[in-house]
Amino acid sequence: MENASIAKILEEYAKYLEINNEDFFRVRAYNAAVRSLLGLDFNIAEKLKSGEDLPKIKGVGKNILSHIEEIVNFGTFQELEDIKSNTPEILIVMNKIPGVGAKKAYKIYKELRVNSLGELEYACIENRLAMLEGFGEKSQNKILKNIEYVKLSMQRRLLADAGETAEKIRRFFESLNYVEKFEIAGSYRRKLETVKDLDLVIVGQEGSSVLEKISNENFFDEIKRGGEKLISAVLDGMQVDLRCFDKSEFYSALHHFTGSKAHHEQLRGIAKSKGLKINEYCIFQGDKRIEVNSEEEIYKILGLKYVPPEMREGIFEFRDDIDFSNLISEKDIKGIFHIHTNYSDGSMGLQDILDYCKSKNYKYAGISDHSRSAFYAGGLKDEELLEQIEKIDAINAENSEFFIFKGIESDILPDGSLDYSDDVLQNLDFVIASVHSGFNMTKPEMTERIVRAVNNPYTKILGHPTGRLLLSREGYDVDVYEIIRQCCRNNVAIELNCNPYRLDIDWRYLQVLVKEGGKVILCPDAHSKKGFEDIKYGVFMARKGGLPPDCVLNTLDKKEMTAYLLGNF
DNA sequence: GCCGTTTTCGGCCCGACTGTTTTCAGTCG
Repeated sequence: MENASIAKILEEYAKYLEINNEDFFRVRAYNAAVRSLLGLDFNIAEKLKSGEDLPKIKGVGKNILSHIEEIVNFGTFQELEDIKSNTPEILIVMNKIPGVGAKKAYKIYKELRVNSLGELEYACIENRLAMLEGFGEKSQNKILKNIEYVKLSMQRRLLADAGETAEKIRRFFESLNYVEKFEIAGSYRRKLETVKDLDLVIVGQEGSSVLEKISNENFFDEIKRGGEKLISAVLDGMQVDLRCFDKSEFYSALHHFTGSKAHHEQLRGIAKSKGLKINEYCIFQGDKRIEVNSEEEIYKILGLKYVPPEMREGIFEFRDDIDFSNLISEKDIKGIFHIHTNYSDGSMGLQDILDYCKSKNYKYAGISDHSRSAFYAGGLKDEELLEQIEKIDAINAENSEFFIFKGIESDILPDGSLDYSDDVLQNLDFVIASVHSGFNMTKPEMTERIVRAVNNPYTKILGHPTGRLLLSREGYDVDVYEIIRQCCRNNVAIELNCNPYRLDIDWRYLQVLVKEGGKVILCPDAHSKKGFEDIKYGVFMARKGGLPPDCVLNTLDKKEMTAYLLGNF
């Protein structure tokens, strides 16, 4: 069982504790343990089963550990099952309505005896909610409206989609002469793979009531009410929170609203232990206000290394074995692998790809169309692949300063074999092995299937290792730790697929891979010219996982990459 | 529920906004 699966179950328990109005610190203890589990670089279930001593895990004491043991053995634990069977589902559902927390949900349930959102809606229409103590007409209207949001699901969206709205906002704010400074903070700035809302930190020109002016600009689709320092607006169906600060407060505010909550909780604890207090305005030492002129300064004052926004998730950033100053960046990428051409379902020809890559100053490309089992994607038959190989050889012969590696994205067949005979495969420089069908296998079966493919001497890269599609499909059930170990053992690089829907392997696993001495390759899985641009999302994720350039395969130059593919690097 | 070089008990991060209430609890980020 994966640590993330255990974490998910503990997180669910925390949610149930919260909705049952249990001690706030108890809830927090569970959430802290969840973060701790996500940051581990060993598999707890395996350690427990092997009988080895489990190292001390921060935030996991006697109680939570016994829950974990139960989860590992039975997939759940008794207290969770008990609380679930004693907690009406509607409480959890109501808690999703903005403005309805644990206490209100409980009160509504107890007094109005509603069992579904529909019944709550009806109770609002009948004016019964407004009659409850602590509620009034305004609360009722707000809840009625927010039920709609829950129904339409003010859902999270992909980082790339949020980016379009964010850039629209950026362009608009740049055009406002009464806005002196602004930045988009929140999970968007942290480059989380999905984003719920956008948080803006704004400094207006002196004397201007900037939020009021913005409200009058007619830019947002809707302005919800707000105060002098905060207004909430809606654009493209996304909630946008705008917060206004004095110039001297900008970096404290930017830092604060970049989050994450988990990062700040830990940071404030550290501040407190040093006799400091940190909030969104500045840092205090007793009553003395310490001016802050950059985010770097904040960490310096706290005696910490600077943590880039991507890493502020409360998971890896307080470890001392990660060098935040040496994270991968886009300029380190020397070449691009996993490109589809018009031989299968891509839109570009070989020459287009060559021209594009040269214009971006890449030194090499790796072509890998779909394999013959992928009928739906026009997978290449043996003779088509051999023809493509010949064409690439001809192009390479004419180009001295750029090189195309010949490859294929081979389906991993249900028995773990690749899609072509060795006679065909031996003509290639590399194989990306990927699962594209037959997702409904048991975990041991799927793991064995992939392990077999990884052990095939022709496999050089494992494509999108879990097959997840963000916001629409969970990955297939597979032992990711075992897969990582096997890849490392066989010198197979693990793809971090940069398509915004995939971003697979999940960045939370990257430290495991680093510790095992493995390599990641950032691949856009490009089917068109635009697809190449997705590389940036992969770089964001790699940074979130704390990856240095030397763990990323496509930072190698052409000569090194050739040696690697030949097994000589 | 976890933690500890002042502590094995008593802490545990901080502030804005809202709505309902006459001084504050609940929610959110």
